[in-house]
Amino acid sequence: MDDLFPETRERLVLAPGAVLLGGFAKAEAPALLRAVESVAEQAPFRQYRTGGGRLMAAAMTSCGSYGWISDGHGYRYVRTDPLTGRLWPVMPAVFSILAERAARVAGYAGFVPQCGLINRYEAGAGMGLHQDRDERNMKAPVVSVSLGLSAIFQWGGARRQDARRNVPLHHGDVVVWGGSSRRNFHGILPVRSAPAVEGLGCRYNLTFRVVD
DNA sequence: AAGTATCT
DNA sequence: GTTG
Repeated sequence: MDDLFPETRERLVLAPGAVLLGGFAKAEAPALLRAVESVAEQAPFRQYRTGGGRLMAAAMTSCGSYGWISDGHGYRYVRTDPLTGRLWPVMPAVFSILAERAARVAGYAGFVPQCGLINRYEAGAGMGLHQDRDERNMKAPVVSVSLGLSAIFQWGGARRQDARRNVPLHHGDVVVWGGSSRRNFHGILPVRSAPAVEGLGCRYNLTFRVVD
């Protein structure tokens, strides 16, 4: 429960292989948001169900050569959007360039994301503690970009019962995790409603992954 | 009690 | 093995 203050957030190592880059994407934020809109026009936000059949609180869409979905076959990556029947929108260059830069700064050179998953959290929405393990490729890191409303990121360990650290994520923050922390548990506490940030009344989280 | 699937 |  150690909250971190802005002045300590420049570059914070969360675990071996995991780092928070405070404000890393702030300059590109307006362009990233325009790209989010463009993706959403081609592949609308929708809510999937959890393994237990409950509606997930966050609305999602994807871009790139793979998109993440949840359906009767489980959580998986597919090449076409089940909602439109078309390929996922091309990943905007501003996404892939930022993701590559962030990964490189975090120690993962040569990161070429195959999936850009966009999660939209309205006030009250969160995501329970989980591992990212639907990717066949576990060598590449996960790159996560926060935009809009702030949220508390729960950063855990390799086991569900491991201690968690509450890390506030703000507009423009980037978290990269890979190596021995690639499968660490993590989640997002319900987003608290707050005044819009740079005109945004919700939180977007962009996560970039190599799938295979 | 609940819509998964699965890995070295 | 997990979630509410």
